[in-house]
Amino acid sequence: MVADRTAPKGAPLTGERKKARTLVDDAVQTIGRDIVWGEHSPGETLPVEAEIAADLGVGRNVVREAIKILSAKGLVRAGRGTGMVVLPRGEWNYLDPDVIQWNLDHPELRDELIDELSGLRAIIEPQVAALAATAATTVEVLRLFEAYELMANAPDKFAGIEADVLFHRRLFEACHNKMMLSLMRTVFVVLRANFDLAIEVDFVSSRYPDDHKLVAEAIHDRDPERARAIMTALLDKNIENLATMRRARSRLGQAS
Amino acid sequence: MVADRTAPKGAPLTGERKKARTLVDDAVQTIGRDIVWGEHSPGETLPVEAEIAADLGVGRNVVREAIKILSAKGLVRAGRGTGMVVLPRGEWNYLDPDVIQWNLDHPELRDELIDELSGLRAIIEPQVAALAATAATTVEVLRLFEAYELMANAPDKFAGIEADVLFHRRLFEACHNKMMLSLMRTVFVVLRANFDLAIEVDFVSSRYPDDHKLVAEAIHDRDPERARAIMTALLDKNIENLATMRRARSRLGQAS
DNA sequence: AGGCATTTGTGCGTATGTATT
DNA sequence: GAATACATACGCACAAATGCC
Repeated sequence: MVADRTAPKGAPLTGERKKARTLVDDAVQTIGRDIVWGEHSPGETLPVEAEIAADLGVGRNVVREAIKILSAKGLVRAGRGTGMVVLPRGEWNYLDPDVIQWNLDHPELRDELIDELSGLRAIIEPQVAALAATAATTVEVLRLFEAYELMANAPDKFAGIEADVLFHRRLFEACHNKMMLSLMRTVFVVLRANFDLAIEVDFVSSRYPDDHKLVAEAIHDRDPERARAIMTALLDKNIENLATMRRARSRLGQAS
Repeated sequence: MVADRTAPKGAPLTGERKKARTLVDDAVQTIGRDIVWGEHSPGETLPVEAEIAADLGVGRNVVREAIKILSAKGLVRAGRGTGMVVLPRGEWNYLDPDVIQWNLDHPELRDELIDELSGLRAIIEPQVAALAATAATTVEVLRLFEAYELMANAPDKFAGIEADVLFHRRLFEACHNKMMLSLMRTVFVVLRANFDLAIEVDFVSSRYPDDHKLVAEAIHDRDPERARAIMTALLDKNIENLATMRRARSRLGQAS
């Protein structure tokens, strides 16, 4: 079984997902989530196209195109006569925002993935800050301060979060490296997940405008080592707060 | 036009590409390469499905499934009625091995991408080495030395390159981080591209078994800072040799 | 080894949403 | 604003390849 896909086209879809743009997108989400959640283990073969199509109430072509997308994400490999086999987790593209999101959506996979993504941030972002200190243009430095001002003067927590994300986005952009931009999109998935958790437990001081200002100043002063050190400290605080927020969530009795 | 795809179904395809497993895979390569190479600029809409299908001598379904894969790589977005538009380069997934390979295959895009990927390595791998110094198991450390031995005692340059790649692979695996494993696959594309260039210009000392040994020893001693420093030095040498190899290639009169 | 059932690969017709006249 | 042209979205039928008996 491929999960209980109900929700025909006219249904309200109350809260489950905002809008399923096409049947293929919806099938990608359903099948992909089932795989990531372990409904189909690596090495197993998925049900045949026709069966999945019948389960989802769509045509076989929708399933095929969804599988093609999932194969691009490294989750499955299809072969004529051999069926569609789930690849081992090591082959999955864990940098793909969808794959990450499907992990975050699972209550048991979520925390481990956030830890690993926090580890990724700890590896990447200090170097990003250091690189920005040498590569950023004057305009980009100003834009960093601008984002900081937005963060410091945010009227509410949501605006503060947006400004926070904006700050980090501009930091990555200052690297002038295409691969860093792609990595940024991956990092932002967990960044927003952290914010969601912060909002859930009402943890207001999960942002550090002062540290952000210090990072911007270090970059303005063209001091890579200082930028790296401050960013490292900022991420360390982030990890600490993550533990605090998790304890708060536990006390709330983890709801859905 | 989408390039001169001939090769009907029965044709031998002698050498053009090693194996075109399916028509969809072939279409992905053709269309993807055309987009990356600038045959279709960002913002433009691709020819309609039927036209591409006719150009490639395939059915529309093949084109559709290829487009789905390319959309998963962030190159295009398809919309009913709006056509298939090429997304701006900033949206492309530059961590995808195919996207990287298409860049490497273009003589003018190649060098810039190698530079950026070398920059990515410079950001990632020193931290990977440092992380491995704290996270690697005893067995993994032994495996690192084993890879070094293979590299030092390689009977020919090809075996040495394989051992070199193996060393870095085991380094990444010692991080115990799924995202790092995905990043590794990206990094390896350019690693092998560097080796191809080294072979092309017969640059034999492009590997540094001694430095690799020092990295392994630092990890064995659980000394993250030393591991990071040596890896940084190793990558610096790599970048220097890259410049040397490019000059050698220029002297050879850059052939195809 | 050969035939057969099964499964994905491929081609084309129809439905539906989008933009333009 | 409604009709219309057009492009993708979707579904069905056939072909080819793999594995099993």
